[in-house]
Amino acid sequence: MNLNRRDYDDHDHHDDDQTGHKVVVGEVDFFSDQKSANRTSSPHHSSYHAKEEGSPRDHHHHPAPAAPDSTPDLLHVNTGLHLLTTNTGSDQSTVDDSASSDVEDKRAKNELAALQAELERMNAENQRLKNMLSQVSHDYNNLQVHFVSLMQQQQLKKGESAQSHEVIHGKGEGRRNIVPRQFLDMGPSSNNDTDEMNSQTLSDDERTLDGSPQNKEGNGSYEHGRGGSHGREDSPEDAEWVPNKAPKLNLPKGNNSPVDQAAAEATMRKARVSVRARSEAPMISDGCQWRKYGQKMAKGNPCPRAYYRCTMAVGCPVRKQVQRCAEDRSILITTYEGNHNHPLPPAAMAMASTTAAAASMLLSGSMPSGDALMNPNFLARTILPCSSSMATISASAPFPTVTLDLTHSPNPLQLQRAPHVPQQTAPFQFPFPTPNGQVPSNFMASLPQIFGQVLNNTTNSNQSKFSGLHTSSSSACSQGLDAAHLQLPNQNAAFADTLSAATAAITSDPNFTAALAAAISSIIGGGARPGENNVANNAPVNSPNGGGGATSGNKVNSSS
DNA sequence: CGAGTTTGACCTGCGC
DNA sequence: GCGCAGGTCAAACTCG
Repeated sequence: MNLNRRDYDDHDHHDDDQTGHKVVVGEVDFFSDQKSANRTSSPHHSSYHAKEEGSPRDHHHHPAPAAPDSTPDLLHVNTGLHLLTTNTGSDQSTVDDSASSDVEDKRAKNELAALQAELERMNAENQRLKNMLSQVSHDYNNLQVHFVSLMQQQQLKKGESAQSHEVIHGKGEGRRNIVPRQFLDMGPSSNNDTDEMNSQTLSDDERTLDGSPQNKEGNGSYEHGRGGSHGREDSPEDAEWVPNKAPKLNLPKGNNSPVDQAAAEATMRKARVSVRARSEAPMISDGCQWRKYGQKMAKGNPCPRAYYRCTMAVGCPVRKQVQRCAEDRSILITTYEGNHNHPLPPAAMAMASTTAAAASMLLSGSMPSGDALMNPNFLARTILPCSSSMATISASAPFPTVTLDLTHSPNPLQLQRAPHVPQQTAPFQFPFPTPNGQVPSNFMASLPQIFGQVLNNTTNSNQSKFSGLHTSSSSACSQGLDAAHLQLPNQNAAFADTLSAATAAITSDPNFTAALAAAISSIIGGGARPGENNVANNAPVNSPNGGGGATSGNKVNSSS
């Protein structure tokens, strides 16, 4: 008997030790599985015991079958335990018939009961977290929609009264209104494109809401007139993607909203979300399908830059650039532009949402003046709320860019290697262990939430910052979701404050980080594990891998 | 054979 | 005006 117990304990310890970092992960998966799959899997059990020691035993005695039963609720759990004890008893009978076993049994029962209770509590807590997170994300999405509509209304109002004003602040006005919509819109395009796009008759609202125009790419007119900026502008697609023109913010016509808006739109289209992450893989999985359409050597970086466009729908304006960091080639820099004009799979939706949210942040950060975005000096460098090191906004670049730096050292739960922390320590880091050291497609999925939180909190700077996130078991989630507070645009100060608060909250509470990671992970769909998103990335980028050599540098090599 | 990639050429914007 | 750099195109090529 004693031997048995000892074995258990030892075993438990081993489990704990061995699983160490993965504990949380296991926990996450475990619960997510519970929710979605009715807890059909048991393997994750052991992980749950970073804190709980009961399960291991459970696990030990009832490998697979018992696990499912034990998780659902108290009753089930107890049942499992009973079974366990019963089994133990049977074991005893086979090993030892002494009466002392009764005492042992009782003790074991009590112990198990206690552990079970704890397990239940954890379950409940986890469930609450999950619910809260799902609610938050849901509310966030609603907010996005609401925000869009508000912006539209606002624009309509301003459009009427601010014409003259726009002569002076034209760029800003139009931009301000459009931007958000532009990026927040992620719904499927209606394909109404029609060349009216070109004409301002098509309001920005329509344009954005309808989705980006279906370009005639299908007809091979990617570029109606190659080279001609006209062609590009005219083409629907170009309405979404106006490459070289973006920097030109000075619209010739002070004339009107339409034009200004168009310009603004184009400008905002240029807003980018850049993700820096360590990855040996040629390209991170983001749930979308991409087709490589070009590669170039960029100055100052021996690694070629690959250009991809989204191929999930004809005419989708979304593009991305993939390049390895010159300083550290283990870092993959993926830059996204534009928003999808088609439905997206959950995984892809995550990235799209992130882009939208990030873009929104860009907008909000630039707000005091509509021209802020245009003025590199003004918005030279704004720190985002998420984390001083995780995300930054930079307008000094040709295009306003939000950079998410996921390359920081791992938190305690994370197994990534070599920290290499570019600038500072990261208070909030990618919390999930990555299978192959690859960048977590599921992290992509979590980004929207993160941004969402940031945005939400930004709108409620006066309230307990980050309380929504921090008070996991409270109903705090509802705070900050009031549509009435949707004045995203503004307060850099608020952003900064929120940043500090968030940082503090997260850094000061490792458990929270773990919990958040778990919750996010579960939300992500418990499944976004490797391969799930891969549907998307058929096209590995060979070159960006660092082999600067093998590739072409058009300009570089060509002497044309 | 079709889809995707490679890569030289081309276009545009910008700085000098 | 010229050269540079970023971005894109599309013919040629590769692969399943």
